Amino acid sequence: MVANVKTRNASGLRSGAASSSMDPSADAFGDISARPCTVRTHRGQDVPLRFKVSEIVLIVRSGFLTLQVAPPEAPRQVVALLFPGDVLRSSFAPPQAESKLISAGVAALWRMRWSAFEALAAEDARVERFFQAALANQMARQAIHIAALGQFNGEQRVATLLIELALRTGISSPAGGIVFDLPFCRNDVAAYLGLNADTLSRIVSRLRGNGAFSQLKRNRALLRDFRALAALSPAAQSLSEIAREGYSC
Amino acid sequence: MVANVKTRNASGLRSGAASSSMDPSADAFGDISARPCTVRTHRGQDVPLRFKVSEIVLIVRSGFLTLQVAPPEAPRQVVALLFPGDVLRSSFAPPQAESKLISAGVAALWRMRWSAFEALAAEDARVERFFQAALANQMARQAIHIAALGQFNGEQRVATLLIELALRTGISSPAGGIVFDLPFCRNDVAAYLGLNADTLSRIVSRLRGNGAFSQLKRNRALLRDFRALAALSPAAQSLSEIAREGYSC
DNA sequence: CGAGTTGTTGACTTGGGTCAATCAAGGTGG
DNA sequence: CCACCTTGATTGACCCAAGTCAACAACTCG
Repeated sequence: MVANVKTRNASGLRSGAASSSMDPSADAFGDISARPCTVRTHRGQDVPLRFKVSEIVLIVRSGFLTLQVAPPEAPRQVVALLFPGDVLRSSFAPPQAESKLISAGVAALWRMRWSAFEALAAEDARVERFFQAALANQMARQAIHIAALGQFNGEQRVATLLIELALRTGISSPAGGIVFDLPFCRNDVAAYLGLNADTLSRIVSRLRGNGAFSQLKRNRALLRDFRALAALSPAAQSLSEIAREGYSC
Repeated sequence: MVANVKTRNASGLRSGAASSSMDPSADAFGDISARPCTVRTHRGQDVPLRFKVSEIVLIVRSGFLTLQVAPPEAPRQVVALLFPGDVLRSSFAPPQAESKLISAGVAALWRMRWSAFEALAAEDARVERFFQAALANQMARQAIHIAALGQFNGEQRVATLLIELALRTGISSPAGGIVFDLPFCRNDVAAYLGLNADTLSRIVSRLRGNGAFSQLKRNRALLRDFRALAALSPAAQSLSEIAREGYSC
């Protein structure tokens, strides 16, 4: 379980120029990768979900984003975390709900009109495959997220997120344990987990006290014992399985 | 808002033999509708998500189903309610999480191997369009569900579900108000809303006390004042909008 | 009619929300 | 380099919505 953390990252899933030729969507797009328009974003930037009234698809190339909705009279909720390789069709965001796609840090996306993407997918089966595989992966993660929001207590939710991040961005440290990024600020994490920011802070402090994990810097964490944390999250098994599957078609 | 409840149902979205020639997926499938295998289910029946090890797609033709996950050591959560016209690819269900698709009452589905469906979609654009439109609709509803679980209190969640059901299955009653089905049992509703069954019962009683709605029989409800209930749910606007869009491509 | 399921209600407990004070971390500009 | 301000994170005190447990009522079905 722990072993494949390193493997996945060595294979180039992390962001950065050096890895772009090896990422899972590159094969699928092959030589037509010139077609989509590349969008580069910085921390906090709002990526428009419409482009001149037409519906679009976005494909995350690097970085992390959050898809948020803010129903009238209710606090905003982060519906999904988007990682490199994830896709988003603009009509996936509910209407009338102040949906926003927000970049958590520096990120790069591909953008295409949905109609153009449909045509592309129709002529190139690899594009279609990539899109469907990404969707299936995201739907499975979404289901786990729903179960976490509906049934897990605060500690279980936090543990679940930490495991997801460790599996996504973690690198086995030479000193033992897994070092991974915390690309989202406290408020975003709270909005994702359906918790109050204060409560989240308390839970994180408690976990740090237990020695379950330790924060190196503001955006960096060290996980000494993956299994101990996994024991706190009922979804650990599922997440490991999904991470292992990756985006293979 | 209330007006279109009747219109949508008159146009044949409800289940039943008489409406099958008018439902939104019929056009898309046209003359190839003989290909998929029809599965008929009764209340409580578990629809297998694999068919002889191969991945499948299911398309709901009539009736209602719930997609549930039960993470180890946590109560089950209903991830999504499936209505006629909805689709489900088996890989949308997370692995290692006891995912089950359960029929809420009598239902009929189409089942195909995913590989066969891919081929079909590649040769017939209407099939592809239908699938993508259904997915977009479901994703938008899923986002609202997540916001409800993360940010709404019990009353708001219940109001949100009642509105969704009224928009889906409601018929304007000659006596005024909207009559609609409650196709799910209390436990399923509680598992969908992330509430305890006891708490749910209390909330429903309170709403009935307020006169917000009244239960005619076990599986039938009357909604006298749609706007009053809509005022209780922050997602009412979004749901109405999604229902209006329907599955048009 | 009885057994089993499903729903309701009351009494009590608790996890997490709210509010407010405090602390730390970046900027920014002089 | 420091003084200042802003934003984000932490922590404590208090409170309430929802969970838990238990008793019971109301259907359903053999």
